[in-house]
Formats: sequence, C-alpha cells, structure tokens
Amino acid sequence: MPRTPDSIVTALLERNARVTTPRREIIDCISRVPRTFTAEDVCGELPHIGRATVYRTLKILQDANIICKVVMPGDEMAYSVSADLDHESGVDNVSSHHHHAVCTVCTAVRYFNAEAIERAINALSLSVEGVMGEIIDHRIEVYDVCPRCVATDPE
Amino acid sequence: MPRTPDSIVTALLERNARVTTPRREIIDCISRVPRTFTAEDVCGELPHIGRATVYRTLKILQDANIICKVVMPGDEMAYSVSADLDHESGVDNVSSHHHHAVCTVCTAVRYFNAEAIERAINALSLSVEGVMGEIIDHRIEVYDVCPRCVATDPE
DNA sequence: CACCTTATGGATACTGAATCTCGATAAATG
DNA sequence: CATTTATCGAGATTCAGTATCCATAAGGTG
Repeated sequence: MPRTPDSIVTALLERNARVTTPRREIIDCISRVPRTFTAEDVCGELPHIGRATVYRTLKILQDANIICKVVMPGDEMAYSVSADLDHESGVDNVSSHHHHAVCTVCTAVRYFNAEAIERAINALSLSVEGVMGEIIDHRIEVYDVCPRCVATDPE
Repeated sequence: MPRTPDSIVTALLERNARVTTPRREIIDCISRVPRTFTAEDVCGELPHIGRATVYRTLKILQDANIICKVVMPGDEMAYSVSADLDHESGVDNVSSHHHHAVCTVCTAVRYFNAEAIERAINALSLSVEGVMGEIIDHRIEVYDVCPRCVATDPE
C-alpha cells in the first residue's frame, strides 16, 4: 500500500514540522514512482530547489520513518518510501518493523513481515549458541524479480 | 573462525593475484582486529601506503569474497573480514551464503547460517502471494550485543 | 643473468556526494 | 502588522572514492 503525498503531509504535521512549498514538491516527487531513489535523483528532478534543502528534507522524512534506506544488490544505499502500514493493518507506522523486497530489474520496493522469519531470528541465540549475543534488531532485504517484471520479460 | 593472514594470502594466490609488500601489510592490518573497518581506517593505519593502493586492494579482497560489506546500525557500510568457512564446515568459501551478526557495542562481526531462516525466506512467495516475485537472493544483518560485550558491561 | 613484458604502486588531480555557512526569505504567533 | 523563529538556498567546503600516469617491481624467457 503505497503512501499518498497527503498521508506524508499529515505525518509531518503530526510531528510539528512545517510543510512548505519545497517540501511539498519533494514529497510529490518521491511519491510519483514506487522505485528507490537517491538524494541526487531528487536534486535532478527539482533543480530549482537547493541541494541543502533536498538533503535536509530527506533527513526529516527519514527521521519520521516516512522514507527509509534499503541496501541495493550492489551494496549501494537508496531511499524508498515506506509502506503506509496504518491503513492496512492498524500497525503503528512510526516504529513498525518491516522488511524490504527489492526488484532487481526495476528496483520497486515492496514490504513484508513474516512471522516465521521473526521466530527463526529470535531462535538464533539457541541455534548458534556462544556466537550470538543479545539480539537487538535485524534487517532483511530480499532481492527478487517483482511480479510485474516477471510478467513483462518472461524468461 | 577468523581468517588468518596466511589463509588470505593463499586465497589470493589461488586467484593468481600477486601478494606484494603493500598488500601483505593491508592483509595483516585488517586481520588484527575482528571489528568492522572502512577504507579510511586502513589508510589511517598505513599512511605510507597510497590511498589508491588501499582502495584497489580492498576491491580485490572484496571480489575474492575475503572481505565483504556489512550494513551498520546507522545505515553506513563497513567492511568485515569473512569467516574462513573452509576450515569449519568444508563449505566453499568463495560463493558461500552467510549472514552477519554485528555487535552494536564493539562492531565485532560473527557469521551464521540458519536453515530455519532460509526455509522461511523461501516460503515468502507463498505467504505474501502477489507481492513477492521470483526470489533471487537475500541479505540478513542481525544486530546484537556480542557475548564478550554482554560479559563486560552487564546491564 | 639479462632482457622483456606485464602487473602493481603511489603521488596527484579529479569527481561527485554530502555537509556547512550565512544572509535572505517565509511561516507562525500575538 | 510587527516580531520571532524556522526554513531556504547559493556557494564554499569537506570527504570518500576514482582516474591518470609514470616509476617500480615481479614474473617469465632464452
């Protein structure tokens, strides 16, 4: 469930952040496509907005868990607009724990959370005893060819 | 099972790469501590070696799967010397699939591979049907407080 | 060993991403 | 409408990483 620009604006207002014209433009820009993007991508799309503003705004959005970084197949980092978990499952979207599926063809990011994986991670302390300490958090990226790209280029 | 400098040298020779004095120094340097490191860390430790040489050597080591990148808790990337899987389980260390446990206190990296997690990942196509496409690969980082740091600072 | 070929090293310049500075501007407040 | 405060943005700056290019060292060959 992709986020709408309006839901992002609402989330910012809830955090007492101003929604100015440049910020609104950046929000609209990153909402347009479901793919990953970098700060430079946004700078390129909105050349009339200063670089500092773009970087500042992305930082704010990241702190607000509206966008998050994903690790791309080549180990580079890119941003992705978070799923709007509020509306699909009532989960608190600010702190909610989720993982990424990144399409290796179009870089579309989808979100998932599988109970089986969480259980397996939590059981690690037992299965690799002596190696694993107190588990605090974890990060999972799955690389796939998304359903759309499978349909488009079948082989 | 941490890699010894000699096992790294052997691995390089197997790939027909020369093991020169600067390379040997870099290998010794990154073998000294089990923590993550950056190219700049190595440059700082070995100021008499040119930056280009450090970056080139780290690239070679990365291509040879002797070091790999891990995602740190703050989303930055750092290098870690790979486990020497050959000697502990007979696994092919060049292409072997493993995951990282990164200590949030001392950044020590340990390696693990849990069958339960692999199964859960492979089952994702079914559990989140329509969202997940053809799964190609995945990456898991677990953040913990390693046994040593738990023992040192107990609270 | 002398020679040749090729890979490697290192100083330096360069690129590009990201941050910092600071005066100008715009938004909220009363 | 005036004041206060946050935000904006142009440009300078920093920093990691790359490219260049010549010197050097290693490996191979007769």
